[in-house]
Amino acid sequence: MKNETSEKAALRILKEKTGVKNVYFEQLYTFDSLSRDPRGHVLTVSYFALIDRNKIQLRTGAFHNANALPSLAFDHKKIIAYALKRLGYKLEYTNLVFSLLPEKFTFGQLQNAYQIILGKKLDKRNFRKKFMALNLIKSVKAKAIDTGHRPAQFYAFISRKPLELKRFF
Amino acid sequence: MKNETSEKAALRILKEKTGVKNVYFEQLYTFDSLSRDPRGHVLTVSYFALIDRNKIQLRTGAFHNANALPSLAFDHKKIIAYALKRLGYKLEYTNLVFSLLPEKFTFGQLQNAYQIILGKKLDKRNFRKKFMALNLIKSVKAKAIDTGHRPAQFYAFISRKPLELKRFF
DNA sequence: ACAAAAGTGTTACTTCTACACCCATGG
DNA sequence: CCATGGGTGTAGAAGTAACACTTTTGT
Repeated sequence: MKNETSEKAALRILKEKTGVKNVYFEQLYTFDSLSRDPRGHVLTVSYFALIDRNKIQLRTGAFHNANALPSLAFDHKKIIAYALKRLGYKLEYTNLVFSLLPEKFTFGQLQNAYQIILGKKLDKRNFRKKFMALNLIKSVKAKAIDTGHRPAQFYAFISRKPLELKRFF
Repeated sequence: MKNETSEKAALRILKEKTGVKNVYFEQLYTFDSLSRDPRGHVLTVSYFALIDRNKIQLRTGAFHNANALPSLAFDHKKIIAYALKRLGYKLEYTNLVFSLLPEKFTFGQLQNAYQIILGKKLDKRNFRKKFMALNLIKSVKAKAIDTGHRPAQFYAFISRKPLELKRFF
């Protein structure tokens, strides 16, 4: 690995473990302490990726709910807590939710993504109004596969490129 | 330097070059590319500090206006542009301006700090109202040293600890 | 007397919040 | 017919933005 940048290494490992590539990906924080690893002075450059869960084919490891993590090595818990906080901020001034959703999705799914990451319930009507005003999505036709209730309209992002917005939530 | 973390190194260098310590200080970004330095694979962990300019005693180097930088080695310009952007965001949801001001300061100085970093003029009356509503500062007595106009009231931050606020500007 | 920054309120406009009912479907 | 999430509007509150004149000082 002598000739591999930390970013390339992270992308390679992500691909190896999940089969995923071409996703939104961002450097998170560099952890650097003399004591955090018994092997001595280890420098950890951490990254996070945003992925629609359904695109992930786990080859190794397992899913964990970030709010109920098992005990982890070193200071990995701190790393994840920091990532979540940053992600919460990001969703408030970017269009990055698109990374977490399939091509075609319902307003329910969209609102749900926000609610999970922000950790709070949002008002259905207000959410729809506010999000619609951003002009990021268009309605599309798709087969309703839900069950037991009125089928939802589907939407898709007009552009799936990361974008910074004025203000969000 | 084998036994010094990047953070400690940054603080040490800051102290060596400016005589300053105990200031707000934050990791910025880790630059890691195989080509950015002719010496090979160099990993640069960058930090930024917020300092009242008057507290700085330059022992080496010089001040530069971030908007008119001389040509710099490697990708240092990118590093600084990124720092400024992050700083702009930060000032909008923290009380970190206090780092850039002396103990006692006027509303003019306060507003000026915001205007420089946000890169735009703000309305005097609206700024005062909004900032006052945050209850971060109290008025204090101090000798007016200005000249040629009505002397300003002085203020001081009630607490000089970093603090995250709901929303700012 | 003049120049220069300090200080101060009101109004129109925009945005945010809270809130309740009917709809379409599957079981 | 029941349960479930989908879909829709309005009104009051809060916040934002725009704006002009008087004050106090030094020269």
